Amino acid sequence: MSIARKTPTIQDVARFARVSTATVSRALSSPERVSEGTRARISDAVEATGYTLNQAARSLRQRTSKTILVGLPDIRNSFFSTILDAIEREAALRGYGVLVCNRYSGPNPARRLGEYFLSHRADGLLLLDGSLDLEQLLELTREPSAVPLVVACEEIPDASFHTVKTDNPRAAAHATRHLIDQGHTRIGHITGPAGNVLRQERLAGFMQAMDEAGLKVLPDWIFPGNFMMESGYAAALQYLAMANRPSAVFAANDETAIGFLSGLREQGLECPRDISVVGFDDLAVALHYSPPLTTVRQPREKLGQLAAQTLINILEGGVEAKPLRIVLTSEMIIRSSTARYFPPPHS
Amino acid sequence: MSIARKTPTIQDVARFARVSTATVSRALSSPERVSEGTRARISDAVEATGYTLNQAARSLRQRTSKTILVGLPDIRNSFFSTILDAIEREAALRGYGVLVCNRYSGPNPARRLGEYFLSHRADGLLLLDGSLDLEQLLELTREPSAVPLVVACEEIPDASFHTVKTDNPRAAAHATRHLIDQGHTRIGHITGPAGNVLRQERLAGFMQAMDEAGLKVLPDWIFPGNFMMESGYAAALQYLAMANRPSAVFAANDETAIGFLSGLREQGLECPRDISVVGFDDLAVALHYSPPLTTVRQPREKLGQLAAQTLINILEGGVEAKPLRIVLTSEMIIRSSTARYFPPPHS
DNA sequence: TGGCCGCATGTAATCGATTGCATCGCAAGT
DNA sequence: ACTTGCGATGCAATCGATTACATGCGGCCA
Repeated sequence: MSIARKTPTIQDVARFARVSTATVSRALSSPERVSEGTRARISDAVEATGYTLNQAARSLRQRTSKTILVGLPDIRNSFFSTILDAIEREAALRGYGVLVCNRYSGPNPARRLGEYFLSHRADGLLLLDGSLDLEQLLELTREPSAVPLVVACEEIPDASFHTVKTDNPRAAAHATRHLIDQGHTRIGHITGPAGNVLRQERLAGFMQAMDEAGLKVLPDWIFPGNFMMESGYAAALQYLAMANRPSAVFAANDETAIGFLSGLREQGLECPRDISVVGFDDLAVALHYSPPLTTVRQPREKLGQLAAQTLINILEGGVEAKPLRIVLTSEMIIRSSTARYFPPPHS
Repeated sequence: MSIARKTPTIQDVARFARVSTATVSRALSSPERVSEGTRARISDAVEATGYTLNQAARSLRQRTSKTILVGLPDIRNSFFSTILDAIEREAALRGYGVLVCNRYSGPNPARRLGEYFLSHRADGLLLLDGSLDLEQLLELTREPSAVPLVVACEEIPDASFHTVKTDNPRAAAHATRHLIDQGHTRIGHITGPAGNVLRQERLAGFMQAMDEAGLKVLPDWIFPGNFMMESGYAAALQYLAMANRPSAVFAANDETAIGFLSGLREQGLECPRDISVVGFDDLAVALHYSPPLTTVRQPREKLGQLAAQTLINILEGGVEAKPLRIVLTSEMIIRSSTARYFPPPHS
C-alpha cells in the first residue's frame, strides 16, 4: 500500500521551510550562521520530512567520507577483535563508520588498502599490525593516495608514522624475568610469525632479560610460532623430542601458550609441575584455562580507543607536525602456569 | 618535493584517450559496448593516468554504495569474528566493502543501523543475531530505509526475512542425547542470554531430547548464562552449592562451558571424572582446552560465506520472491570432556 | 543624507561518474 | 540511389550537498 517514497533530500527540507538549500545546509552544519527564526523553521522541516544527509553527496563534494579503514591480520584472533571493538565504539562516538579489511593478502596488499583511499571510501587507515613491509607502507602515505595512517600495536623504527602500541620489549623482558626469579635457568621462547615486528620485539625483550641474567639460550629453545594455537602445539612436539629441555617457556602470545600446553598435556606433561609457561595478551580464556595462565595484560581497549582518537584527531585537525608515539604499559598477571623451579633429583 | 596531484578523474582519462567521459565510463563498466580500438586506448589511458573510480560519485549517481553493513552483538566473541572473517572475504571477492556495527545499543538500536541506509552508506544489512526485536527489524525493512536484510545465525519465526543459520534445536538435542547415551540421567543446561533466539533454540533442543528420553529436568538445573565465560563461572558456583547435582551439563556455547569448567576446577572437581560437559561452537580453543571439549561444530565459515553471498545476490539480482531459508547442519565433535557415567558407590 | 559595513540569505558552480537521448557514419536492403 | 538500421560515440542532465560569491537590508557614522 505504502508508496515507495524516495528518501527526502535537502531540497525537500528547503521547500518545506521556504528557504534555499544553502540555508538548510548552513543551519545544519554551522547553526550560528543562521538566524534563530529560520533555524527553528528548518529544524521543524527536518523533523517533518524525516531528512537524513546523503553521505555520498557530501563525500563527493567535501572529499571526505567520515569513514576509517581498519586493517587487521586476523580478525578471528580475539586480541585483535577486542581492539577493533574499542575502535568501533570510539569511531561511532565521533560519527565515523568503520570499514574492515582483514588479512589483506594477495600480490600487493598495500594496493588493496590503498584502493580504499583512491576510491575515496575512507579518510584514514588504522593498521593493526606490521605485516606490511616498510616500503609498502611508505607507498601508501605518498601521493596520490596519501593516506593518513596510524599504526597500532607495532612500531616501525625510524619511520614517520603515528604509532600507538604497548611496550613489548619491556613487557617481554618482564615476563622472562618472572621465570628467572622463580629459579628457572633454562628458558625457551615460542616466537611470533616471521617478518612481524611483534615477533622481533618480544624476542628481543626475552633475549635481553636472559642476557642480563647471564643465562644462555640454546638455539633449540627458540621455537618458531605464528601466534596461533597450532603453532604452539607444534612447538610442543618439538619440545618433547628434545634431550635438554628448558624448564620454562615464554610464549609470544596466549594462543601459542595454550596450544603448547595442550600438546604437552597429551604426552602427560603437566604445568606447572613439569614446566612453567608464560603467555602474552591476557585473553579472556587465560583466566579460565587450566592452569590459569600467567601472562602479560595489554591494555587492548585503551589501545584501540587511543588509536582511533589519534587518527580521527589527525583527520579533523589536519596533519600533525611530527609523528606521535604513544606507548602504553602492560601489566604482568601472575597466575598458576608458572611455579618455582625445583631441580629434579639427579641420578 | 612532489606536487600534490589530485587523484585522476574520469575526465583525465577521457582527455588522455581523446574520447568523451561517457565512453570511458562505458568502456569500464560494459566493455562490449565500445569498439576494440577505443577500448584499448582507454585502457592505456587508465594505466597512464593511474585512474581509480571515485566511489562517492558513483554512489551518488547510482544510489548504490557497494558496501554491506554487518551488525554483530559482540565482535570479541570468536564465534562471531570467525563469521565476520568469512563475510569479509566473500564481500571483498565480489567488490564490496564491509562496514561493522558492533553492539548496537542505545535507546534505539534499529535506528542506528537504519541510519546507515538513510544516509546511503550501505546497500544491505547482514545481521548476526536477533537481539533486535521483531518490531524493530520490520521497521528497518519498511520505507523509507527499506533495507535489504539477511539474518544469520538466528531465525525469526514467521517473519519474512532471508535467513542463514544452523539447525540449533537439532544440534542441541544431539548434544544432549550424547550425554544420555553415556548413561547420564541428571543433566543440566547453561542457557544463552535472555531474549536471544539462540537461547530459545538450544534450550528447546535440550528439553526435547530430555523429554524424549523420559528424563526429568529440575528447574535448578537450568543455569542462566549469557555466552560469556564469566557466566559459566557463575553457573559453577551455583552448581557447587547444590545438593542434587546433575552429572552432566550441556552449555549453550564453548565459552560458557570453559568458564563453568574453570569454576569447578577451582573447587577440585574434575572433568570428565566428576562431571561431563558439552559445549557448542567448536572454537579453536575447544580442541586445546583441558580437557579437550566435546562440542558441536557449526560451519561458521560456510555460514558467513553463504550469508554474504545471499545478501549480495539479492542486492544485485533484485528482490527474491519469497524469503530464503538456508539451514546448515552442525556436526557433533566428541572429545574428552564427556565420559560414561558411573554411579557413585552409594553409602 | 549618503556611504559603508555586516548579517542573513539566495544563486549557481562544483564535486565525478552515469545514462537518456542525439548524432554520425557505414552497411545492408529495396 | 535512397532509406533504414545499427553500432559507436558525444552531449548534457542528473544524483544531493556544499560553498564562493552576490544581493538586499538595516543600522551606524560622518
